[in-house]
Amino acid sequence: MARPRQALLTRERIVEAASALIDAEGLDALSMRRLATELGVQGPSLYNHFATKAEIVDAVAESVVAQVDIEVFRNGDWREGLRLWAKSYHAVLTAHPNIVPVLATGPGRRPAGLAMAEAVYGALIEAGWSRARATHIGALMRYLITGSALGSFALGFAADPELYDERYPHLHRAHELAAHRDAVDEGAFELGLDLLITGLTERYDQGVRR
Amino acid sequence: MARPRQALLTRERIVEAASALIDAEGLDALSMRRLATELGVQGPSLYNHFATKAEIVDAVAESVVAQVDIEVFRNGDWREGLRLWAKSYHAVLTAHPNIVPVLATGPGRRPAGLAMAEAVYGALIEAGWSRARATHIGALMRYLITGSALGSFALGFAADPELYDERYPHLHRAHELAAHRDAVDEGAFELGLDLLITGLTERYDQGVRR
DNA sequence: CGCCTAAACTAGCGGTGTAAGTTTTTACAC
DNA sequence: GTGTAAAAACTTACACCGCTAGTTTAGGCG
Repeated sequence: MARPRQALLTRERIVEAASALIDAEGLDALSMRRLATELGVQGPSLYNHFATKAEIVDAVAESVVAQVDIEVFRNGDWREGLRLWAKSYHAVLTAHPNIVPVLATGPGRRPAGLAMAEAVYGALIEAGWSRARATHIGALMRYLITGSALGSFALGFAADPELYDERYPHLHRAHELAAHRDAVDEGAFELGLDLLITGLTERYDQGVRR
Repeated sequence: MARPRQALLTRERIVEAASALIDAEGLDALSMRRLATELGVQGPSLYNHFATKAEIVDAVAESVVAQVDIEVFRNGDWREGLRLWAKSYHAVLTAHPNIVPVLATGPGRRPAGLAMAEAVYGALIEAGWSRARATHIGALMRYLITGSALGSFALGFAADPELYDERYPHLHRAHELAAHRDAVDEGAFELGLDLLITGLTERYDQGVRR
């Protein structure tokens, strides 16, 4: 087949297929040939639309980050803005867990990441936080959000109870974690969000803004 | 060459070389052939000592996590224990940033990770925190530590100032981040640690331990 | 001494990202 | 209308990847 009358591929279609493949089978399942097959095409044809595989993965990451709601900073209350943004970000990441390792690196290299940083940083600056503190707070929130999305804590424990009994007395019920995985992860995230925002509010109200 | 008079490889030597290679050139640089070359040997020889590449990477991860100081919980004060443990963990991860993505997944599958979880969880339980809360706190600390180690926030911004000026007014000085990268990341981590432990202390002192 | 295992080797399979060159279609300038 | 250039598919191929299989030889043990 030479050039078809109607182009078989578009950047959009490629990103959609890649995103679906990553969601369904993980990052490792994404190969150029596999992705091309999924699109009814030969592997190297993808290079007519993207220069490298990394560019495709980047575009997927971009499309995911773009789903985070940054309009929440509009109403002016920085604490409510932070909380709602964090929840939106968290929700997006838990909806697409397999792409999180990519998002965790280089937040300021993609447009959507820049727009997000701009929104968060801007809201904090306008609230009166110092430039340095605003940067810290933005980074800190990101640590919590990506950290929680990245490695589910509870998931990391084996389901075999025999393993724990002897050497790790306090963990003898740790195997139950797997069952309550979501609850544990959500609980920890909520706790962290509460502690951070409450703590920041206290400092803020006391006039300590740098 | 057949079997040599003195074995050329040991599991220990392999792990050391792999660790050094990962530290120096990143996870992607670690291939079986490359690692073997580094050890003066042909690629497949490594399979006499490890069944898969994943086992080697796991062993490297284990050796890194084992460096975290968990004796800090000995003195009995849970807050001081948490703080010192977090700092030790953080220091270890920043010393070996390239292995962090591996550590972030499956904390409870390797012995050193289990021992660490046991120490943290045990200290919190003995302090009087409920089982659920102890789990949350442990997970939360891990989010902060691995989140901060994983994606350096500041690193993610391009060094080219031209890029920001127009569309992201608040970020027009963001390119300076690269220069203060370490300071920003350290500041954010310290802030997070302070806020979390202060917040937990308040709840604890008020008797809210679940 | 003879046997078994350990620890190196070589050869090779199927898969990866990607470069190069080919073919045909479409769009556009003259 | 025709010639030309770009676009979008193709095939082929390269170097590398993790890993398997089979071979060779040294060391330790009965």
